[in-house]
Amino acid sequence: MPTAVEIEELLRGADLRVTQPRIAALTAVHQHPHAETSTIVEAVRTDLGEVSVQAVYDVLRALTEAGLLRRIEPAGSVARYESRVDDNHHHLICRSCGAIADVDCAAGATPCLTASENHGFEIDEAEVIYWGRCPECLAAQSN
Amino acid sequence: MPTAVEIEELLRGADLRVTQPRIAALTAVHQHPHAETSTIVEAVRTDLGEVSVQAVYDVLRALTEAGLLRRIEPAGSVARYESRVDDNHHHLICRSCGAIADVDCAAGATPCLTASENHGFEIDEAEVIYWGRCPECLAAQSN
DNA sequence: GTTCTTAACTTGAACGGTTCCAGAAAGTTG
DNA sequence: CAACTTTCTGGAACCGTTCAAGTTAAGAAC
Repeated sequence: MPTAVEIEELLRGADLRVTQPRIAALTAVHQHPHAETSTIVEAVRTDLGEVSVQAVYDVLRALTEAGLLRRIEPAGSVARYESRVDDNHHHLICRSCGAIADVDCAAGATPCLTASENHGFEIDEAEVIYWGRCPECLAAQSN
Repeated sequence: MPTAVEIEELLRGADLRVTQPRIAALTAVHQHPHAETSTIVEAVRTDLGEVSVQAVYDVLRALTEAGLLRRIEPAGSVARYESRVDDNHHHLICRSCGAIADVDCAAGATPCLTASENHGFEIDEAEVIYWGRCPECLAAQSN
């Protein structure tokens, strides 16, 4: 978990102005992996008081475009954000409760970019989502 | 491409009533792989005249739940439907124009279900999306 | 420090895909 | 053919997200 100073350095390093909403939003995502926008809005408001929803959307977009956050959008879910970027990990998602867990890429560090046939496409990312049931939902189901 | 009779057999085989909107919608998806809902609505209306949007949504949901269609929902896109089911193929999506191509699973017939660590999840599907640029967009870019 | 410029934030409204609801219509069973 | 469901229609609502115009504040230059 980065300190406040490190969060600021991340922002400056990405040529982004250091503002309270950005610090708060970036910190919130580090604290809540795979958080959806509304969760981040709440966290930011807990920190700073009133902040507009649009400001948070703007901040999240700016941070995502700068590469400080990664936006994921699993089918049937709203957008979620995570702070692990550029490490090529994948996700494990529970069909019942939507819980998300990280999994390192099975293929290693620079993985999965090899499709069996590429149809002339230039591939830059392979996104893998493992769908299933989380331990909690499995336990609840068997009761 | 299945004939009209085969489409009807598909419906009956799934214990679904055979209705005009269902036949038209299922045929439309076979003809337009990865079509979004609005495209299917247009195709159905071309066939049958006026059909409500909600009817098409209902039909698509029924067909999807029956396993006759598969719904895909790539990030940043609306829902799309395809008629290839249960053959475990994946998708290649163009970041600029949204074009989608099918790719067979690199790992074979029953593939990819092995995450490096499963966190106690019971995994039933691995969805892979290869992101990149299609040949057309690559060509347009280099001009 | 003050001023200036530009990016960021606020407020309010709109948008688009999707779903919900109640009632009418049509397919299926006996 | 009659009864019973399921499906389809029409209309409205919902929700996450985006757009637009104006105000505020961060960072750079003087």
